[in-house]
Amino acid sequence: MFSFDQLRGFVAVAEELHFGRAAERLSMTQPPLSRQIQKLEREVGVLLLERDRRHVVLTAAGEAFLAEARRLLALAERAPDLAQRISAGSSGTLRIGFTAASSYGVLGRLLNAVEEQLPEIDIELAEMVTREQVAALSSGELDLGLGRPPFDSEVFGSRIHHREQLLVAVPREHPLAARPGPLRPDDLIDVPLIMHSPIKARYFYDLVVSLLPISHQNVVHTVSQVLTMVWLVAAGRGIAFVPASATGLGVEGVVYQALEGLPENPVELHLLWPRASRNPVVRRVLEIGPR
Amino acid sequence: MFSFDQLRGFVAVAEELHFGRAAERLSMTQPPLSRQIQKLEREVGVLLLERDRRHVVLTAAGEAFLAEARRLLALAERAPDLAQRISAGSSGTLRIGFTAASSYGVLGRLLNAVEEQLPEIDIELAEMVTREQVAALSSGELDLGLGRPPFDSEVFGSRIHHREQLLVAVPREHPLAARPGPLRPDDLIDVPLIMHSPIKARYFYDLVVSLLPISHQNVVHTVSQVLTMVWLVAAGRGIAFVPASATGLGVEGVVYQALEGLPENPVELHLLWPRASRNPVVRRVLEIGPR
DNA sequence: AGAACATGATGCCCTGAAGGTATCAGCTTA
DNA sequence: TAAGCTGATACCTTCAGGGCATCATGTTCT
Repeated sequence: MFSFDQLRGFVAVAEELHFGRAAERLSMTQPPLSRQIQKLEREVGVLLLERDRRHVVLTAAGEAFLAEARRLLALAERAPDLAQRISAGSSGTLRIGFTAASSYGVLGRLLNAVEEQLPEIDIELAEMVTREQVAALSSGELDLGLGRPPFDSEVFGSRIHHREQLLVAVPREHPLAARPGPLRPDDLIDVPLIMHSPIKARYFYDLVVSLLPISHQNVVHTVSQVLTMVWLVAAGRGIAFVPASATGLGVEGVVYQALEGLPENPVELHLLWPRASRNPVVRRVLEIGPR
Repeated sequence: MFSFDQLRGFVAVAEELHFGRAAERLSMTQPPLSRQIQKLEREVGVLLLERDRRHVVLTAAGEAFLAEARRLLALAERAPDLAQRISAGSSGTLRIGFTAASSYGVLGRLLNAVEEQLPEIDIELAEMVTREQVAALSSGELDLGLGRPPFDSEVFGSRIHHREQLLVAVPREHPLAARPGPLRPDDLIDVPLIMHSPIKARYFYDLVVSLLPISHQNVVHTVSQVLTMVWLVAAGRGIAFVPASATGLGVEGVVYQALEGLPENPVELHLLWPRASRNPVVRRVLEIGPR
């Protein structure tokens, strides 16, 4: 049977594609690393790395084994932690990622529900955008995420956790800020616009574009985080479309106006988790199903 | 970090709840097993087994760690098997490019053969013209292509996968459409012709020019895809030479006529693959050699 | 009560796995 | 053609881990 050291060696070489650098990263010299890999290949019974005298490249089998090796190492690293927590009297840990906007109200509701139903569970929190959450959920660094589409629904289970209105953030000095009642889409023609990044904030970008007629020549900034948007609005740079929870960000000098002719609560926030999750706490949290 | 041997030792003791028997099961003596467990507990940082001088019992942390240990060992045991299967080509992913015309029947036969012989293989499909296939095969984005010459036979291995007739596509209203039996090349003199692009559809261009006397002043369109050709024929723009599989495209208003004096099945479709392919699945598929 | 037994821990020895240094071998580049 | 990379080998050294003998302590039987 191979050893964890061999796996670590293999992962390092597979990532560096260079024995010397990989050895350095592992704080060892190159020759024993070469032998480690040879031995691993003998144990596994398969050529994992193709080395011509100049380059190193993964074989197809190596590719597959690399994924297994990473899983093994990740599992091995977390196992002691798990045991320690249980020993310390907790019945588990839940690591939750959340988007900045969801931290106002929505996240609190989730935490209260968990706290109440499962008081012995430890909760760790990390603020990150959906894209980072997806990566962290895949690698096992997170158990649960609060984010927005898109994500791969084959890999992640999800449930709509919150719906909210889409509002227009307007600088307090702007004429539109004083207007009573909901604004009409026409009112926004020729107004400078702070828009979402179609790459980093694809959900909002797609949502806004599908709901409203956007003139792209009015876009003065392209931004990926709601908070940044609201700051730019406060600075008078333009108006922006934001979820209702942005009102909780507490930025001065911004007025939030409703819009006419939109669906009721078009902005969705999803609770998402890796379907392959091994953390029993995840299942329990989904069972108690906050709201 | 703990070792697999330590995990195996722990699992054995946890199952036997007796160091002596566990040691026996592991074909070793009891003292080193005791030390193994002690060391494991130091690494994990938690007491896993409660031993009073007479009995051994799992702690809560031990219970949880046991589950992790079992998972780790199971994963570790099947990882080499996985790698071996991929290396042997009986598992893995095959990315196949195919021309639009080949999607009718021919591609299906290939897929069925692979499916039947190598059920564990995932297949990804992408429709593209031969030229794109060649590029994708070179860059490693594809493993296998279904296309037509020309391609560099130094770089690509190939095998004729299908031969078919060359037919004439005629608009339904055209006098030639009503003619019974095969047409003679003379019949086509002075008929408007939709011809293949000598650059993008060089295979067909060369084939047709080599088999039939073409009057280039009759050419009304130059096209690179069979489907486009058939549409233009349906629109009454002229006649076109197409492979028999074009009859499966299901375009209305087109009649397909055979031609006299042609070789039996002059249109060839090749299965092609990069000779330097490192994907073992390719070798396997070529070995089972559909048809 | 005391002897025999059961069972996990400890002390000591020895083998072999694995790391280090020096060097080789084959390809690339100037 | 020489210099430089880079992975593989040879050889030495260390120490982790297994075996044997024994201890310590709790149980059971007479």
